[in-house]
Amino acid sequence: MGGPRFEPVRTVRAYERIVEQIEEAVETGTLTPGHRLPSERDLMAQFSVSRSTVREALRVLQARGLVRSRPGDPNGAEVLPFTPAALHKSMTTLARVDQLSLGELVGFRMTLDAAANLLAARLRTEAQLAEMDAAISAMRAAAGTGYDAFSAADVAFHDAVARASGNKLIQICTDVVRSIVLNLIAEKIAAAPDQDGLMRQSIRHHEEVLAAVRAGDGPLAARLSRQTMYDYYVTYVPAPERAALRALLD
Amino acid sequence: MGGPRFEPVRTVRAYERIVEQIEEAVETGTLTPGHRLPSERDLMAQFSVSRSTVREALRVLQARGLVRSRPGDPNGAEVLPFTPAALHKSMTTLARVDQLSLGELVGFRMTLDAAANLLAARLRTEAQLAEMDAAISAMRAAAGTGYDAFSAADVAFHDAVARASGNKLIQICTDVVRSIVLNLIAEKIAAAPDQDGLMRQSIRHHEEVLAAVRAGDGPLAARLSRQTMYDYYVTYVPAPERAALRALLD
DNA sequence: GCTAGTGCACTGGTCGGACCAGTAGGCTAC
DNA sequence: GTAGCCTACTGGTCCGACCAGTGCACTAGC
Repeated sequence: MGGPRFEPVRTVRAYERIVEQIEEAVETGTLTPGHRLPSERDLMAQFSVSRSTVREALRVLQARGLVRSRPGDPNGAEVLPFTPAALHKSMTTLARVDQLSLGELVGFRMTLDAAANLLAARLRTEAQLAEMDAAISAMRAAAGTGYDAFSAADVAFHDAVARASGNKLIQICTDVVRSIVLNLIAEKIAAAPDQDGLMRQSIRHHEEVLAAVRAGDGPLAARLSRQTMYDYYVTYVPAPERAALRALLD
Repeated sequence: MGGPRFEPVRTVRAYERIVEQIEEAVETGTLTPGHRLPSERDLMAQFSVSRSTVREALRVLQARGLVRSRPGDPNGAEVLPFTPAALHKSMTTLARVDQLSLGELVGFRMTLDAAANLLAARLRTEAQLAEMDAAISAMRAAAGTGYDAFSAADVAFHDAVARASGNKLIQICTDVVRSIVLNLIAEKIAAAPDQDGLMRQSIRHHEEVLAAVRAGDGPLAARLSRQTMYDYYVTYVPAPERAALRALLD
């Protein structure tokens, strides 16, 4: 034994090195949203690689939602503000490939939405309460005109609560999962009987949740929000999965 | 008015069309993990595009974690089983560029971990209880030998609980966020005074949680798990953020 | 006979050059 | 002064080439 200890080497593709460097610059703030990257032809000079390699790196960065390029733009690729688009994409893939069930998705939302309400009840500002109020008013106004407007107002309410929770991670994850759930069952909801009744019930539930948030009663708000979501989605969840959702209710 | 209603057109890059087609095949199960894609030169013939275009598409698919290619492989790119790697990547990016605070991350974990315990208390099998038991034993055995082994056993416990919850989304998200949190504060934990005491306390807490899960008392298990995580991380969380974490405890 | 070694045919990674459609901004002609 | 064109770029796509790595069939040696 003895002798120098060698470490296994990992061959690193050229485009990966480029991705790493630009990613690093974005994450450390050297490159901020709005900044433009040099043109591909400049980048190939700076990195001493061919344009193909530069482009593969840009494709990866684009897939991760960090930059965007537009043909003909005299400036180079644009550094984007972070959006959960990439998160959304990978979670959607997860849902499809890994066969996430509606029950799992709804259970996840119930959990995070309840936490958001719990936190919002303590941290909400008056302005945020006004936003929630406005969202419920919009729900009321939209109840007659159709499901789309109603759903949009509903989303606005939950988003206001999530923002008031002060936890961006909760906000983004609820947003992502909500859109996946809505995509999954949009047509089922549209075909549901007694839509008016469902909407009226949903509005009443939201009012109760808001009252609890306004009163600062976090645990109550959390419990009510879980119940609201359960009632709203349970009919679309296969029976065997409902037990797990009910377990979340207490 | 009148006349045909035209829709705005979106120019779609060639490589995006390829990505869509292959992605579709993977998500619908036409291509399952282990399957090999045709070689790049075959793909350029099938899609009637150049190899550069094929390669850009493959780069995107690879960035999304759907395929992997290896130089020299006589078969083409390999379709991968879904891993949360892409999810992990985008969430890490989110944490860095959006400046997610440790408090937000810990709060998120407390919420999901508690939900996992709540569900696991009802749904756990004997085998899963045995796994949790083994993990705690490993924690006990590792308590003297160092932080790394202890942390690994701790992770194993939480993962066993998450799996027992029957909610893959919770499982994956807790896993991703946990690794981000551990990366953030690994050095701080290693430098903490009285590590032995912290480990012993942590083991005791985990035993209590497991007892509640075994007894089927979900709410108790949830409450204890929240408290355990709070106690374990609170010293690393800046004081202003602690109030939000405490709000999650009740 | 079987095994160990050697080519070969293929792979993906990279390069360089080329063309096209699009864009922005300066320039020209009115 | 303004409307329109022109030009110099951009990114998207294509082509052809070379290289280093891989797996497999084939061959030389036991």
